[in-house]
Amino acid sequence: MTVRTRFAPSPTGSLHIGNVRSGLFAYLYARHNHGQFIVRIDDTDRERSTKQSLDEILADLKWLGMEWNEGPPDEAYFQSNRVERHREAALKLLRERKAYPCYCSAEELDAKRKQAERERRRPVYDRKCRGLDFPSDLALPEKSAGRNYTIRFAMPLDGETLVDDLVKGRMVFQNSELDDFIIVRSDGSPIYNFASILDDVDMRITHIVRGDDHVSNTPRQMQMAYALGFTPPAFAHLPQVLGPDGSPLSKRHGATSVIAYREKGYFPEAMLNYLARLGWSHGDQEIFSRDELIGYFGFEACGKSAGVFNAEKLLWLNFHYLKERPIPRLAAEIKPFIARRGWAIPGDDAWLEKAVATLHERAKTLVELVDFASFYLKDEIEIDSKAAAKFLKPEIAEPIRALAAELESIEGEVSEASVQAVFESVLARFNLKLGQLAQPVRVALTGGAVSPGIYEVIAVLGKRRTVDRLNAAVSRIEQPA
RNA sequence: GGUCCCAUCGUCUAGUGGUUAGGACACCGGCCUCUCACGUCGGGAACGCGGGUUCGACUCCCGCUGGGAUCACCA
Repeated sequence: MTVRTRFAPSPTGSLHIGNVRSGLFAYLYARHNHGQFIVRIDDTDRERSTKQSLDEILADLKWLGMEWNEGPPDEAYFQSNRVERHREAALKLLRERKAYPCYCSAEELDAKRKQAERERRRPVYDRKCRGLDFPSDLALPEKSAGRNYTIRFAMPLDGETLVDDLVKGRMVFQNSELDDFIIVRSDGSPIYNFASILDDVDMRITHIVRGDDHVSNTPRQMQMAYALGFTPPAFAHLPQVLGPDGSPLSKRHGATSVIAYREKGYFPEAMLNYLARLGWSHGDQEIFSRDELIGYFGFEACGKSAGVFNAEKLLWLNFHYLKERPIPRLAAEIKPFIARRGWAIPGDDAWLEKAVATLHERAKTLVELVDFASFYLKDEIEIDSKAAAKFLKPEIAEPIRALAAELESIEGEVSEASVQAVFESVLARFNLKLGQLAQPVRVALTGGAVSPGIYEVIAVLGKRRTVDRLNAAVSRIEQPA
């Protein structure tokens, strides 16, 4: 049997780190077994579902390379288009008396629930309407037709439901603990729990991979599958992803969506690698390509306990992939990030590559790379006042002037070697150590006390811009603003 | 509260009855050095507690404690 897994996001917001990890594991499991990965859009909540978040989620999945075999834009994979099928299945259950109408009002149920809580009893439905007789041709609810009742699933009253979870192992639930939950609302719309398992069996999903916040739904869904005459799929419930404080990851923990990291200049390789290692391992290996992930993945190597999202490790991984990136590729990838700042690139591709080459072991993300490259890209550099106070002192004005003059006299464009020669000459003339001249020059050229090697910086900046900035620094020293 | 799940360094984890309990991120220190990084070398850091089982428990069993999930006409 071919493995078929699915990822079923709700388009009600950005794709979340914890969510997408479940999707990733489903994807990896399918690919590992040469099976199929299906994306289904669970958009039954019409109020909160938006086209925008749908597009964003799909873009995130594509960015991560989690390509799907079946799914959007095919309309059949939108849950909202399957309402008739859900209602048909509910009607079948009703006809077979495996489901029944419930006439209790929402207010009544609410009151009972509150009272149960007050009395510290289990807040479950008391099955008040279960014994009621109802006509064998009873129709499904429909408010406009005045059929203002809900349909409840008639859960087996005894026996137990076994869940042999691929991650958690065997879990046993007493059916008596399961309640007769609603499957069709009084407005006629199906409830998620019902629609979801129906869609899964209809789509011939073999393994449901999802977060373990769904475990308690599992025995109910299995019972529904049985009632409908299906064999339920296998289940793999992955532990939750937590924030640094140990509570479930949420917006208040800062960046928790895929798109946030995409915009911060992270690579999909890093995100994939990080997500996979959160709750799954393969010995001591830390770095995995997508193919390795697919080759090694299995639920037996998944942990059972919740994991804390560690943004620093993600950053480190991103740094790793950034260092590995070929320079031309990095240079191409950084362009949109530069454009987003509204900056022009003062040179051709070869020049950009030279600039990027000096930075690629310092920046951890593409956004950081642009930050670091700002003094290459813009001429209006801002001189850090502390750095200026420390290094741009009167006694260094003369050596800088000399350096500028010697650079100016070089025929054609400067190179790292020619710059070094000039430095050595000036150093000897003024009896200075390299650090004594390099730091002031660094401040003059970059605005700060930290940058790539000073010869590299000058070689990238070029003779004209270097000399101009050196002269500007000399003026600044001699006539402080 | 009922039900279910979980428990190795701060974090992600390896471990499957006998190990100096390993790796990675982070942290600290040395080296390299024109600054900062990179790199490199080194360091500190964990088996929640209590009972069993066993010649021997991080590993198996029980209890406790502590965390978490879930109990909607949400998904």
